[in-house]
Amino acid sequence: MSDPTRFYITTAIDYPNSRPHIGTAFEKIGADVQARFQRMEGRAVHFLMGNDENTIKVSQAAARLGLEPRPYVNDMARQFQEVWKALGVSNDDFIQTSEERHHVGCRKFIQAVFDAGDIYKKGYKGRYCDGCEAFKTDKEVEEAGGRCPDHPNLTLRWVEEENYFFAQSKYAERLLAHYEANPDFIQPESRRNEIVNYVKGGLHDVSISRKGFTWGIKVPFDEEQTIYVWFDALLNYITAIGYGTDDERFAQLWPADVHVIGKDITRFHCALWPAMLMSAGVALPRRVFGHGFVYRKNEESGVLEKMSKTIGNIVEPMEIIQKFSAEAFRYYFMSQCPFGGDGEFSFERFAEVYNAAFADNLGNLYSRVLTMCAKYFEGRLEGADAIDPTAWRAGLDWPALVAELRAQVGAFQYNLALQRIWQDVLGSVNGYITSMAPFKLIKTDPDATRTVLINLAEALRVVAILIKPFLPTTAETFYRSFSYEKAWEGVCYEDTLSPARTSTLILTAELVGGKPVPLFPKIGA
RNA sequence: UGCGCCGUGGAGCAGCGGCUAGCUCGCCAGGCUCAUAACCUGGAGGUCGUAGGUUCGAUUCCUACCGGCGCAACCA
Repeated sequence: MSDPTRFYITTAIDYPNSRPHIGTAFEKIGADVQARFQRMEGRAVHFLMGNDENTIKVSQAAARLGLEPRPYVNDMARQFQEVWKALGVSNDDFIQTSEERHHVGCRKFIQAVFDAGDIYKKGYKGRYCDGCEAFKTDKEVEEAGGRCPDHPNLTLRWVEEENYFFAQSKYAERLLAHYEANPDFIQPESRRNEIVNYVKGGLHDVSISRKGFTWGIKVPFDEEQTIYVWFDALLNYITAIGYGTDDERFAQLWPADVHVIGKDITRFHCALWPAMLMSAGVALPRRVFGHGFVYRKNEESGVLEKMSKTIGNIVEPMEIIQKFSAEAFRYYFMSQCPFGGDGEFSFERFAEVYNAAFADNLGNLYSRVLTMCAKYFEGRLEGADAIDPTAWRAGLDWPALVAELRAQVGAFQYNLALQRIWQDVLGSVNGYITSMAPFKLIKTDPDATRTVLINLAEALRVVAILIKPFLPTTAETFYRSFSYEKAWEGVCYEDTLSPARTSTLILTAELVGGKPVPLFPKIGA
């Protein structure tokens, strides 16, 4: 049993045959918010990401560039990580499935399943598509006019070979029992129903090896075969943390608290993966969260489209980061797309959201508070510990609100949490400024004005903490603008329940001409 | 075909048995001037896809239908 204060979170590993797009990034950011939040809640988080490299497509992509697979995948891994870093993703590890630790763990695992009697050899013949890396049924081929429906430009090969199969079918009953006993295993709820029905319909055994490939992991009990994609890919979650190479570390971190994955691959994670683990006698992950997809809104027709190379509507994260900012990218997707459901993207909508929530609201609030502190009190708020700076949130049931936010963030309901922070918290602060009118009050009552500004500084501190998992950079900028005593690294949601007590609060932000430089300049005219 | 999801003011979403159906953008009218022409208040705009049913009462539960979408073993 792993330590309850630990939190192990993973994302799907990506095929490095093309660069990541905003949909891939959506998943990583969603996982990152959870990782950051769990760290704030005091857990020792281990956050894993990686690339899925043991596939024929990768060696083909490398060959097109005249490269050997190894330098190709290493370069792609570097590029992927560059993007993740630019987005502020705080993963602790990045596994490439071509790494030694993965190969060793994989071979150990497949051997364990073999020893459990769940792997057998079976002859297979059929038409094989190199694009799909899969056999096609006669029906599929017939309907597509003798070609692969997904790759009509490739010629199907007639393949007759013996492959190894995993006896997934044996585990249907146990899987159903597991879903029953662990209602939270598959999230969100709608995906759960899908999987339960699927497994109830009966499971097939799956082919887990291929003959004649050199790039990939060799089957330990038959060196002529290599392990085939899924059986290999899923194992990254355990090989990365020491399965087969570091038993002590593995025992500490496993089972994973949550696998964050796309809705298209929930089946592999909710049926095949647990069946594999049951066979090998390894504990099951606690939760699988299948997030939705991001669709691209066609700016001319208004129609939502799946992003694809053929349509040519792919948006790369770097494009948005360079044009706007990584923080805006994170905010847009986390606030506009329910993580469990689907979302949409268009540049038009992006600019709209950015201007309203970032420039006009969050950024402007920061500017007006700092400017008044500098202008009226030269950045020194004395006697800050003598008052109770909670007037700014007088209308809110604060403990209840914080409790709700914690629950929402923990449940991946990011859009709801952000909506609430903007509506209730930022709304209250702006309303407080209007009703107290410190810019008028300063003319008659400096002491009362100071109290208002101490309240506002406290409000900014609270906002900084609440947005920390979502907008780490902005949050830190907010927090470091005043001399709050507690170290930024250690702040948590609970710290918003009671005001920070500092005798003299000092404005530490850099000002230009008495004002902060706008954090988020408005987009457009 | 099977399974699943969705259909709420012009756009994007929340609400999921019961106070005058909320929020963001846009629009209109005021207020304010500390602030990134930002902020605050008020207003116009909805038979909550259609037709039945359950109920004292349904946007919220059930059934059918219409429309959109997704998954169905390897497209994040």
